[in-house]
Amino acid sequence: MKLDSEHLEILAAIVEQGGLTEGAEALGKSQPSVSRSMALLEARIGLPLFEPGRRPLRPTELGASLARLGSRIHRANKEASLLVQRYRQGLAGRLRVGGSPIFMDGVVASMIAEFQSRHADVQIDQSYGYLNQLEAGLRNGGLDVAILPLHPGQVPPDLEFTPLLSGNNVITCRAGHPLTRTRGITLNHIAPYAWIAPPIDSPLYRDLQRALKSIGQEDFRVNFSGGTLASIQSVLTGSDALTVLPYSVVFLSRRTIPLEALPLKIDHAERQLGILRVSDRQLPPAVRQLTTFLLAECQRLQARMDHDQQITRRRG
Amino acid sequence: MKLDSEHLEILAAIVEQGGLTEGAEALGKSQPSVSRSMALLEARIGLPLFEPGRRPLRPTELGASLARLGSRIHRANKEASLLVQRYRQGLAGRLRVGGSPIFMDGVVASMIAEFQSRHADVQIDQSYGYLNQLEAGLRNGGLDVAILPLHPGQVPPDLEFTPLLSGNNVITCRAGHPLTRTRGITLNHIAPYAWIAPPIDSPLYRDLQRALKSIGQEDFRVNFSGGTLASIQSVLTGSDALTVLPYSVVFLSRRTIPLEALPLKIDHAERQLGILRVSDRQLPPAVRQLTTFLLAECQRLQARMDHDQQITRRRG
DNA sequence: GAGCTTCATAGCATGACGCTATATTACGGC
DNA sequence: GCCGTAATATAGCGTCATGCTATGAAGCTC
Repeated sequence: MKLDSEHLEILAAIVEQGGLTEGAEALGKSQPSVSRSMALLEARIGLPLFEPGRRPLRPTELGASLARLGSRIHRANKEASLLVQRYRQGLAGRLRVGGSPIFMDGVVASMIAEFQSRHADVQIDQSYGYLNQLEAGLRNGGLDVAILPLHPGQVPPDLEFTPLLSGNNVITCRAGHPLTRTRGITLNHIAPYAWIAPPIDSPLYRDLQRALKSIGQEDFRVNFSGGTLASIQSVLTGSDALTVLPYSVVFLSRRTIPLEALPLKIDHAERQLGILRVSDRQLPPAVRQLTTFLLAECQRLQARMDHDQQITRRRG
Repeated sequence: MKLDSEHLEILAAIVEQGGLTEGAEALGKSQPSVSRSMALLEARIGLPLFEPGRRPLRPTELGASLARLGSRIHRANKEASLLVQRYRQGLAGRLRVGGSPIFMDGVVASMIAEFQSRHADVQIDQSYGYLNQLEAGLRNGGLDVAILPLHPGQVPPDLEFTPLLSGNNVITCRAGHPLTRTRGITLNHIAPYAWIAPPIDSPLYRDLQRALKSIGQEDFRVNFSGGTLASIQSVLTGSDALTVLPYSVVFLSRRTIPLEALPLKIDHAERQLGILRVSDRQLPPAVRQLTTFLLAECQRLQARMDHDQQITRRRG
């Protein structure tokens, strides 16, 4: 025979409060209501839960034992309510973010760190991938959101894209690179240097091709490729090699790594770094929290980058 | 906002069974019923518990977390049902038995030991007292049952008395006592010996007085008094002192302690050892179990005593 | 895409639970 | 031992959750 958990919780309240009336009050119910609940419970188990003829109602041995279990149930139930509440506020839950490697490493990861310091109970599973993989992940539920640079026209109809940052690329080299002291850089100045390339299947690699083609350099020498941002940064700072990176990545990397963006205009796809998600699916609150947070952070970052570029332009 | 524990348990069942239909089956409910319960729960918390558009229903992160809590609730609830069941069968609970010291020590304790070996989860609180105390204990709920020798006419109207054993007393001495070799014992034979007396306020003390008076010995010498059965037994076996004890106590003591009952008829109150309890109060099942058990044990004991006395009589 | 499985919805009956008002019963003080 | 007070139980009524069967809708599998 199954007992009603609610009844056990009520019993626990009565025993803990030392009386039916107080118990009812603690539960926010009327006294007759809990009285009847206890009568029902007693009738079902067929045994007395309270000593008969005692006015501040006192539990029997069985009543006390059941009250302990009721208390356990109450705690679990309360924990459930709390979990829902925290989940609703985006303070709890698991969150699966996928994104293109360079952006994730160079821009998003530090923001996620900041986010997590505020939302300690949100567990974040980060993964890497390009458009196709990320789309698949979003559709099959393996990802909550994807973060990647995308052309507005590229967005599939069942997905929704929220831009975060402009996605313009720049030619990057180490600080103190000979080219940083060169005024009016041309193709001729660049030609001698070797290139660091991202993985061949990455959009960034195609960006690199396109950028170099746009400045007339069809054919280029690659002496390092395939690494993640950390490797690219290391090779970049340890050599005179050049590469193409999103400006935002360079901008943020400069806080800790001596990099420079060359003031050479290159063609770049009209892409924007942004958040891609399934449009009709209701996102977990933690995800909404994160997207809101990233949006705000990126707006600040964009403002700082714009400000910085104005100064650079004025100086340059 | 409070969640329905029942809903959480249902959720747990669904998640554990890997589907709504299986969950419903495991719970012994119809599929539509649990479906609606989950719809209600989802509506209340305002967040999805299951991945949308998945046919073997799969929980979301939140759903899975709540299911874990539901499982905890389920375990506690099941434990409660089990407790009730065992309690109802008299296999669990606490049981407070009070009784007159000599009987409790000499007869009841060993039976209780036997009872407890069969009902391991029954906790027994034993206490000692005479009629007045025991009555009070029964009435104020401090005792479940009392075990004592009582005259049928002495039973108060609100209490109920179930006889267990005849309460006749005998004069007792150590085995090998000079009197045991004496035929046709008279007052003169007994006169020289000192007496061991129970506590002065005990009915047994009055029995002793009465018994001795009935054989003409108004005035007797007490050289030990106030001890419990264990002490009385020790003094008895270590000296030639005499005492008056219920025959049942002597009978059972003989299994381990060398005592003899003198074949001297003495007057004794028409009392019977029995169980006293409040007549209108429903007793915990464990108590009923114990009383039934004691009844059976005492019947067997009575039969053995009767048998033994026939033999003794034939021999004597 | 056919067929099967799985889940959701509809409709109805029953029972539990909420409340207020009121009766009953134990406790404490004199 | 009685009385006032406090604590609990009962009565009566409306609402909502839950049980069921029958049936519709949507995924999954091959």
